[in-house]
Amino acid sequence: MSSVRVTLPDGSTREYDHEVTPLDVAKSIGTGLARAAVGATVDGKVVDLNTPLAGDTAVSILTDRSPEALEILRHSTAHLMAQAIKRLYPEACFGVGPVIDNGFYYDVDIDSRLTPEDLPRIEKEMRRIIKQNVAVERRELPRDEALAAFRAAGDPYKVELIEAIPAGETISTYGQGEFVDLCRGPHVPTTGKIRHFKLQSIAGAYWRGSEKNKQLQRIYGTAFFTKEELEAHLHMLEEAKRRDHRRLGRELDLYHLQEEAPGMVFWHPNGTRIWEAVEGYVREVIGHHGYQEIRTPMIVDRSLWERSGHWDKFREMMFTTESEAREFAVKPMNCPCHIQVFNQAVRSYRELPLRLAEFGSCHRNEPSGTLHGLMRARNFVQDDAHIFCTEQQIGEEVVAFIRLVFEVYETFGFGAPLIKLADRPEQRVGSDEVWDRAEAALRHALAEVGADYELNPGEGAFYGPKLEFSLKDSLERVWQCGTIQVDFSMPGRLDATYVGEDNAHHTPVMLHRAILGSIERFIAVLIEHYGGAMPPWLAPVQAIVLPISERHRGYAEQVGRRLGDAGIRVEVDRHDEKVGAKIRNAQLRKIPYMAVVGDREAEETKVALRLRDKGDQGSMDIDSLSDRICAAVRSRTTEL
RNA sequence: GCCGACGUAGCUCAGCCGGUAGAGCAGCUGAUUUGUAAUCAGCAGGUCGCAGGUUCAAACCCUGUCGUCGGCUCCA
Repeated sequence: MSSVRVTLPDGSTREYDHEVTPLDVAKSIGTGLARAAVGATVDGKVVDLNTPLAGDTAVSILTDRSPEALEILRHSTAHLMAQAIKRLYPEACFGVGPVIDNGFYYDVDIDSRLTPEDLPRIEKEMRRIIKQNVAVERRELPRDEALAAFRAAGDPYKVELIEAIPAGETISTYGQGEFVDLCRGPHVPTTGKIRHFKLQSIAGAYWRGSEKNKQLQRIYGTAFFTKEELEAHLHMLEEAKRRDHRRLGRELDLYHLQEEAPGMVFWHPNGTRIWEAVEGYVREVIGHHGYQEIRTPMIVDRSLWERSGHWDKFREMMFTTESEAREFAVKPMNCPCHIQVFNQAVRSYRELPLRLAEFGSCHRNEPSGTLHGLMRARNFVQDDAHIFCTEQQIGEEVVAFIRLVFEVYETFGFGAPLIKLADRPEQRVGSDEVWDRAEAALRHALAEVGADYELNPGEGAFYGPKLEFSLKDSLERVWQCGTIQVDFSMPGRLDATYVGEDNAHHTPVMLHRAILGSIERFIAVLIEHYGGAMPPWLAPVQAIVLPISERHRGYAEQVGRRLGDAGIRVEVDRHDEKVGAKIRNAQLRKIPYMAVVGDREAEETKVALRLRDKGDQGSMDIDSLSDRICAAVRSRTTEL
C-alpha cells in the first residue's frame, strides 16, 4: 500500500502509510470534527466520508455548517424515507428522489393512495431506522450487474434510469440495511446522522415529467442539522401562508376573481389605489429616462400576428374573436402594435433610440391548471416598452436599463436583483451571427455596470437573448420580474426602417423590456413581501381618524378633511364602537397612520398619533401629522 | 392541458349512516358614549358551484360540467 498525502484547506499536509478515508482524516484532526463531519470534498469533488483516499489529494471535511453538507443530509433523508416506505409498503417502487431548494422529494409507486395522515407513520418508521443507526454503504458495480439487481428486485424505474446512464460513467448503489438504492451519492455515513426532518406533502408527478407516463406519488420533505433551523423553516412556510396574496387580497379587500372570468382580476378600490401608486411611480421614473408613453389597441387583425410570427408559435395561447368575417386576436403582447406606431413616420437615425412605453393590457389563454391568483393570470398589464435603436446603441441602452431596474426595485424596498442571461434556445429565428452579436452586447453591458449574473442556457426568447431580473422578498423567495430582450427579427418582419446618416433605409434593432413584468404579479409580490402592510406611498388607505366617541365625530371629520386636502388617502371611522375596537380594525387593515381624537385633541386642535407598527406616539398638531405623512409618501420610504 | 382534493351565508367553517341547513365574524337596528387590538342585545342573511340522474326523500350517493386548491407540464 502506497502512502497517502492529504492537503487540508489550511494548507497543512498529513501523510498516512495505510489506507485512509476522509473520516479517518477527520478523526486524526479531532473527535469533534469527526462527529460533525457529514461528507468531504476530495480534489473539489463531494464524496462520502468513507471513500478510500489514494495518492496526493486535497481534502476538506464538510461539517454541518457547509451548504454541500445540507444537500447530503437531505438526500440521505430522502433515502431514509424510501427505506421506511419500503418497509411499510413492500410493493413500493421508486422513481427519482432529488434534493431541491429547501428540501427533497421522492417519487414512489405504491398500490395504495397516500394521504397526509400516512406521513406521520412513515416519519415514525424513519425515526426507528435513525435509532438503529444503520451504516450507509456505497458500492460501485458494472452496468449489467446493476441492471440484473434492479430487474430482480422488480424495480422498473431504476432499470430505466440505469439504462439512461451514459456508458463509461460509474454506476453506484447505496445500501442501508435491507434497502439498496441506485444513487450517485454521496450520503451520510450512518442513518443516525439524520435528526431533524419533516415530511411535508404529497402530490402527483408523472414519471419523467411526461403525462403519457404513469403518475407516481411525490412525497416532499425537508431536513436540517438543527432543530432551530427546521423550526425556523417551518415557521417561514407558515408565514408565507399567512402572507399569501390571495388571502390578503380578500382580507384587505384589494381584488377578487370569479368563475365568469377565470384568471382575470376584478380590482376593488383598495387594490386599484395600490395599482395607481405603482403605475404612477413607474410612469414618472421612465419619463425621466426618456420614454414616451403610447396606447395601442387590444384587438388586432390576425394578419398582423401572422406577420409578427406569433400566430404560428402561440396561436393556442391567444384569444380570438371575429367580426364581419374577419378574425381578430386579443393581443398577447404589445410589440407588434408598437412597431405600427414606429412605422407611422419616416424615422431618422437622429430619433433613435426611440423608447415607446405602454402599460399594455395583454391576454394569454394560459392552461387552466397554471392559474394562480395574481401571480399567473390570463389578463395582465405589462409595464412594457420597446426601444428602437441601432445595433451600436444596444450596449448603452442595456446599461441604462439595468441601472433603471436597480433604481426601481430599490424604491419598492427590494435589494439588488439577481440577473440571468438567457441565451439562444433551440427553436429560434435569426442567424447564428446575429445571435452571437446580441448575446455579446448583453454580456458587455453587464460587464460595464459591474453586475454579477448567471447564465441561463437555452432559455432566451425565440427572437433574441434576454436578461432576466429577479428580486428577493422578505422571506428570501426569488421572483423573476424584469427583463430586457434583444430582438433582431421582429422589426424586419414588420417592415420597421429608419433612414441612416448614409441616406439609406436600415432596419432598427428592437429591445423589449419590462421592469415589473406583469403589474398584477408585481403587486402580488409586493403584498407578500410586506405581508399586506404596505409602505405609506403604496398603502390604499394611508391614514384613518378614530373618534373616541360619537361626540368627537365632527372634529374627526374636520381632521379627515385637512388630511384629505393635503392629498392623503384618509378615512374617518364612523362606527359606533369603543376606540379599542376601532384600533383593532385599523390594525387588521394594516393602515399605517391612525389619528385618535377625543376631548383633549378637539380642545387643542391636535391628534393622538398611533403608528401601525409602533403604537401610541402621543399628540401632535394636525399639520405636523399631515407633513409627516406627506414627507413619507413623497420620499417613498418604507418607514412611517 | 394532466392527476388528485375541494366547492355550504360577504368571510372562516360545522352539518353523523340520505330525512329537507347551523355557528362565529362581518352587515343592519337598538341600547351604550367609549382613551390605544373585539361593549351588549335583537334582526336579517343560503335553489348547499351549475346541469342531469338514483331515491318516497339528496348538501350528503352517481354522471357530466365550471371553478378553486396542491402538484406536474407550460410560461413569447
